[in-house]
Amino acid sequence: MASSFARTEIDKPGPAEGGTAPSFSPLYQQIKGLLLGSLQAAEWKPGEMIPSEIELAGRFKVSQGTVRKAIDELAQENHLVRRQGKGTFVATHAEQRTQYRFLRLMPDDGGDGRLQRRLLECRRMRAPAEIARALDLKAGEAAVQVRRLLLSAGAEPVQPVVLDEIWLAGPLFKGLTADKLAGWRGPMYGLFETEFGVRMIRAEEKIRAVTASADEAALLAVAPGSALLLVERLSFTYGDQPVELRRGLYHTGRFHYRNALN
Amino acid sequence: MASSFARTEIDKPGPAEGGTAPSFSPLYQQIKGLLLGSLQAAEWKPGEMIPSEIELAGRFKVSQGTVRKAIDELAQENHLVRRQGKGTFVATHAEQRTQYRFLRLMPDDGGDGRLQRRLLECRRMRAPAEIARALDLKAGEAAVQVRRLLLSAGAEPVQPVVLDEIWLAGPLFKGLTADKLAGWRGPMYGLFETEFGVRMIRAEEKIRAVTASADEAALLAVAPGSALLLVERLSFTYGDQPVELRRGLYHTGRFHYRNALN
DNA sequence: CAGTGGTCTAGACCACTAG
DNA sequence: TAGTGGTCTAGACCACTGA
Repeated sequence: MASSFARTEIDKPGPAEGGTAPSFSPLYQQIKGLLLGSLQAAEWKPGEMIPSEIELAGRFKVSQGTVRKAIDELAQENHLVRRQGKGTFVATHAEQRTQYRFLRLMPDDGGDGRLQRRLLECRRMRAPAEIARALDLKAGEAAVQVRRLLLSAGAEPVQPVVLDEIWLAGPLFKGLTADKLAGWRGPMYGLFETEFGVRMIRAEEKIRAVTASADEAALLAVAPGSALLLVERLSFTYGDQPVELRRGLYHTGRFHYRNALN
Repeated sequence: MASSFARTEIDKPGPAEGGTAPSFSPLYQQIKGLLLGSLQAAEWKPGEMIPSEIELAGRFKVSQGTVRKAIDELAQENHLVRRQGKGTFVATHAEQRTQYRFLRLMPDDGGDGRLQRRLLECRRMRAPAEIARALDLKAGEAAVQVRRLLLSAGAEPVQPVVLDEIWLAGPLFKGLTADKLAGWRGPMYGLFETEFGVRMIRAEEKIRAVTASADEAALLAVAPGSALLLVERLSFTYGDQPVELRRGLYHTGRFHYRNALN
């Protein structure tokens, strides 16, 4: 089948109407878009296997190589996970070795850096203006506030490391209670996935240095006025929809925030 | 040409000798290794065009698609830059729009965030033990210490934002002087490339929060005891050889460190 | 063993750049 | 118009998994 023919089978936009619009989208990008649509529509759920490359190629009337390139990019972007000999699976936060998908905190020594959680608070309220703006909520809509501590659980004396204040878009997290949170084993993002059908896709962090207030110092067992890392994370689900705003205060005495630049 | 035949043309290791060694390396990975070797040996210099895919395919006796996959990965890792219709080029820090390749500092408002430099010091000395360890220097080898300020050059009043202390592996940077540094326009990594043939490939950063000492506070025009971001960056050239250790103190009053998580 | 993803090939055609 | 990278195909074979 000629490629130009195959393209007309799927191509949506047609020729450019004016201006400097791109007016050209490779087939594999269109396939990628369709697959993303199926993921967003939860046609295949996190952890499930998607159809084989050959079947998808037949479904879309393209060659296996084209489907392959689309899947390659989706795997690169952590939407899918390829497993040779088994199949391609929807990525999930639930069955993951790394407890904290987005947490870049590492112990200064080479320790394992495991952390234990202590839930401080979980309540539902009208979203404050600033939170509503960040999470694209309408005026008066609800938000869920979670506050918690992460404590080092290595060999050393257990001590607080992170004080998190988490804001979740209320409409998506109906029925989230302190009990549900406290009873959940595994990553919090796993709970969001399986209980609320909200999968975190990507996040942006803004990092600043601040001094600890009296309250914060007490919770983190440091002196008031100590320097802390303030990590503000905005997490997005499909369609670049912001669903979580997290403000973490990191005590970087025995830990540091690690980042790789390429 | 059968793939199994083509492979024997290049394959180095041969069958496994024992243990659980991988004992299999795809052709395109081997090609990638060869290309990386040529880059490290400066067979093609930063900014130059490398041979076309077709020519490389002929040289290595593989198909264009195989070369393509190797180049794809090298482009992804920022070793090469593809330009449709023109060719594939060795990546360079010299001719770059982004002045600071690895600097993640962004203005809180949407400003342009341009920074101006003020060189404080540049001297050559025996590497302190800690620096020697980080840069893999032998005892007694030299290091170059550079100290400088970065100041916001936007609309606001010009004010210090970053205090950098940079340590460079002495043997690689013979002849680096304050004059050369001060007279250079463009990214510092561009100078390293063109004058010393050292190209930074990747870096690792460790971020902590600290309080400003009296000296640091004076230079950054903040109150002593203010919270600052301490960003410790270790940069590597080819072969994972560490060549630069940089300690930056960031004043995050009007700026923040931005990070994207995928 | 069948089914999956992973590699490789050979060739066609398209999009972009520059002389 | 020639040369480059970018897309797409069709088919072969390899490596891995699990029944």
